[in-house]
Amino acid sequence: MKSEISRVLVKVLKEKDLVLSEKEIEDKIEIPPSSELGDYALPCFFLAAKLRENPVKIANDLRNKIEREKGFEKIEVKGAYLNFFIDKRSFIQKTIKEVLDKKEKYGSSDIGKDKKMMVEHTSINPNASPHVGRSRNAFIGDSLVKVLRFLNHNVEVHYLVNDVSKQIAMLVYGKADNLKFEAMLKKYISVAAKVKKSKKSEKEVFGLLYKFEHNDKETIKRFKKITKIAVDGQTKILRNLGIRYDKFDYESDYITESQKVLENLKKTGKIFNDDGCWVLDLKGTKIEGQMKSPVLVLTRSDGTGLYPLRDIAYTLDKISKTKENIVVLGEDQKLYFQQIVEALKLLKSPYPKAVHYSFILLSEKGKSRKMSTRKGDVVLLEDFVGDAIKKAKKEILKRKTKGDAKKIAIAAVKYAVLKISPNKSINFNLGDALSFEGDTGPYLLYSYARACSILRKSKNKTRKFFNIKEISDKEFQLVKNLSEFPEMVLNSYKNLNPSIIANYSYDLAQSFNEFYHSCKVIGDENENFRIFLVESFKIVLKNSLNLLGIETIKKM
RNA sequence: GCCCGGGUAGCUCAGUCGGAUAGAGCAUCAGGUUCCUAACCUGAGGGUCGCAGGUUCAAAUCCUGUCUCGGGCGCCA
Repeated sequence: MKSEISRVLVKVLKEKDLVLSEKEIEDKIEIPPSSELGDYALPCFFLAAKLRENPVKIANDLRNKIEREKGFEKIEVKGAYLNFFIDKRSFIQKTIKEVLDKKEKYGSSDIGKDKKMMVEHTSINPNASPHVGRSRNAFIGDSLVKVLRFLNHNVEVHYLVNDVSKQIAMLVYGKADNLKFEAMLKKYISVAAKVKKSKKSEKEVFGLLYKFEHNDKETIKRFKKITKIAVDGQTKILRNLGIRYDKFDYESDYITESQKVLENLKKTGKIFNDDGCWVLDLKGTKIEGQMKSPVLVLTRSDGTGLYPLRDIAYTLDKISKTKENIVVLGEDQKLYFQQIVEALKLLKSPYPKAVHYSFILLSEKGKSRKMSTRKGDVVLLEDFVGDAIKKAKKEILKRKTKGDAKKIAIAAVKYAVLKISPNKSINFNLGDALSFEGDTGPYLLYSYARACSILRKSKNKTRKFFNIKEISDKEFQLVKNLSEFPEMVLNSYKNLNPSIIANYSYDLAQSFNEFYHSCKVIGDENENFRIFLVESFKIVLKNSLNLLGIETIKKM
């Protein structure tokens, strides 16, 4: 719609001897704060300098010239604003037709066609049951994958298992091999406490890592066993939430390769040995000024490789398979990731794009604190989802309705995390997070179920064309929201930010609920048109929620 | 100390490339169900957009300084 308006404006401005591109005008067009002012507006201040005229006069001039054009209900001038009221009927016809024609493809596009991509996300330390903080990575990653696929990218989803870590070594040291997944957290906490206190235990832990790296069969077996228990347990919880991966990569598979990486880095001359450690000098890069001394430490003084070295090897491998890579990382890895990027640049390799998100903090009595697996100060994802399911069951029982408690609970959990912009930390408190009213996942599902209910009960089967007699504000607002969806998807893609779609879903559902209350559908003289509108809403909300990894339900 | 993010209503958050009267939810108060699902809707109160300067016709939005919270800054991953 904006482009149509700017086309007209370009034409009219030419008459005033001012040549501007459609893009220039389109960028200036905005949506007025209130629909009473119009549907679109052009502030004319920027034209004042170019035309050396009073902006209010310019606005009036333009209006007089444009009024000859078709497609607008009316055009008004308010101050220096040129306000367009679009022809509602044709706009509604056009929007609804597009939604109903494209259905589950509405909002999609081909911009990713033939583009191969790899997204790595979640990659939780395989040491314990994940806490809700970790879920943010999985939810964001999963949603991004869905957005990319919706835009027709060919995406492969990878999960990196960090099986060569001090964390696992500690569990081996604590003889966790025979434990069940559920018992690992407690064990991890106690070993971590012990290792922190005793230098001797810590040395033994590193000794285990040394053996692992130097191919000690028995040690490797023990590491692998614990890793398997942890990864199986963790991915089971995530699978239960509908999150899946195409491929699991193991850090330990990159030990050999990482030695080659070290050799190649040595050839760059940017590496020096400090007390046994191999260190990459990052002077002269962006890192300078961000660290006390701009370096990246690649090995321990006993020669064993550190994670960055294996990560570089892993990343090079990913890039050799798929050129375009995205990796989802916590905010604590911002600097780290930049270091890796600099190392990759040195090796003349392309590098992935990173999506960073802030932490979920536990909020109690107005104070927030970071979760700590090591200290056991966490809300486990599994427990949280369990609480949400219980709550959903209770609500269903209270209302004596039908509904899938698990789907409602998952919607609540995912939406609560995804609606917040990734760069913002989430202050998490159980009460708010388990709320099912207002700006929540269940509200969205409820709106969807309502729409389904109307469609189920309507006997109107004409469904061929619709005639609009009168258009109410609520109806028009809903159509406007529907028409915004494709733009929102693109926005979310460009910014790699699912919260844009989450917030949009809420706006859309809210519009629908307002419409629902002010406009009767079944039995009304406008039933035919309104059924089309409800059907369109149902399609768009479903498409939108799908991108968040939230499944819709027909009844609740 | 340096670097990167936040700071918007009592609380949790939106706010498009700088635009008109800064918006939601929760909480509080007042209403709405013989009618398609009240997990809903309508209304009210509640704001120095952290603070101070600057740029601009116009600043929550851009610039500078400052306070504050989160993250990071050499052998964790």
